Amino acid sequence: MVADKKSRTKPKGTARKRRERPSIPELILDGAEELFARAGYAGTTTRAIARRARMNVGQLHYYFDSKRALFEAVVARHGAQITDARRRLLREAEAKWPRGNIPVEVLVEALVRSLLTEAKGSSAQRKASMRMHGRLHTDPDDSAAEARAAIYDDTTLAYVAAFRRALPKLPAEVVYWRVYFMMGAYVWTLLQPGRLETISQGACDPADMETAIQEIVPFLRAGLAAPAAK
Amino acid sequence: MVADKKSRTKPKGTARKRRERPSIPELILDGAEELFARAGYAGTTTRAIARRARMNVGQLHYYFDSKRALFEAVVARHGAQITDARRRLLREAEAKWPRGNIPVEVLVEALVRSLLTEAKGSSAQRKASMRMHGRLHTDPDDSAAEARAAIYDDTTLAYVAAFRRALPKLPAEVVYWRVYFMMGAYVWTLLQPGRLETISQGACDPADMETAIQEIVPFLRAGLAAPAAK
DNA sequence: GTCTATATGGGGATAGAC
DNA sequence: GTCTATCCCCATATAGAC
Repeated sequence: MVADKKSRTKPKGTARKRRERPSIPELILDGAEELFARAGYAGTTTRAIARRARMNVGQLHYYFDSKRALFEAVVARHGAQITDARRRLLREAEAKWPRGNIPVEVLVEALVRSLLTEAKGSSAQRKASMRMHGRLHTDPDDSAAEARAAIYDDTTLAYVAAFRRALPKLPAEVVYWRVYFMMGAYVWTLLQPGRLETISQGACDPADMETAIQEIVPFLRAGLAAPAAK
Repeated sequence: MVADKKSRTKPKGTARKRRERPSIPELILDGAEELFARAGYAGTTTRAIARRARMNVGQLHYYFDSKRALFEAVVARHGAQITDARRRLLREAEAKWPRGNIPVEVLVEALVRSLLTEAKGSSAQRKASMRMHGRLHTDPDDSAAEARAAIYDDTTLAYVAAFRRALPKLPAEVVYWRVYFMMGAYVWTLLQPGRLETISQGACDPADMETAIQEIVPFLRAGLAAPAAK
């Protein structure tokens, strides 16, 4: 995030108004997001970010104090949207099924759609944001692990509790394992689009997120609701 | 792999005999494997590898020409074991169910067990090897993508064909998507053990690979065999 | 074969001119 | 606010003493 001392001269922060030309910090965040999405934290250099945003390294450190701070700003910018959507969808589902047993597929779709659906606007930037958040889930760097936990852990635990209520016949441990496997499946969808092309010999389009959601929801629903192993 | 010109003075290559003290190239590979597993290709330095193996950087470049060559050697060392096991298990299954429709759970278990079961010996090194191969599947570096494709793509396609035969009622595209999701789920198991502890608040042990396999096979079987979406 | 010293380049970060 | 030059460190890789 832009340092506080600077927000006096730039009170709007990084919020981008419709049709307005993106501010400089936003341009930096845009470029950084694409590069972090592609190469992860360790594989991305501040110089490359500056080049892509057509800035110089001085500006990067003027608007964001350090590479790490820039990374955190990139993650935070759209991370809140994702968890906000997840919390809202969970609240709505709880209102609609007040007994607590929300259908499993409703929970799955809420989780998946809130993460994958940003591509809808189909602007390249929104795709980069999605891939960045996918990358965040497996990036081995400590910066990534900390940013991820800060943003996602609360909401994740709320969904775990909801899945336990939705699957009352399964032992808690089984639900935990399955929720865990589920995360891997949908994160993977953002990380390795090329693998689907390899598997299908080009017959399936990994960029088609609406189909991805349509396919993954019944897959995960069936896996989550399967009878427990003997 | 050790360069050819050197194999004259060291004809055994890197093969380690039972009870024999590991050779120097093996010690380097061991250390490199652990560090690549933890931090990925870009996040690992040759200096750190040398330090961990109690070598100096000169030795690293003597036995392996470059960081990239060392990485490829690390990947190749146990990668062949995994794909060999997969090919063998597939051949055995095809012999046992000659009509071609192998039960889905047999295919799933073959894929998963060949990747996850290396922990069985429970030596720390075998665990590192597993995590390395998990990391290989999502590492954004080109070195990793190329090494991965070279080792895994053939076998993966053979399993895709087997899954298509095992699920004759499903459209091919649906099978492709589901095989793709499956890969994400089992690779994730190697990459993010900590997430299971978060989800289960410590109730499940991600290091317990036998339980992981027992849980993931019915989960994936049910997902793969679910009726196609309308 | 081993190890130190070093070459060469690139990294993040900053000082200071404009 | 912008941009360049530069600091200082660490990266990979190699030369050459032992």
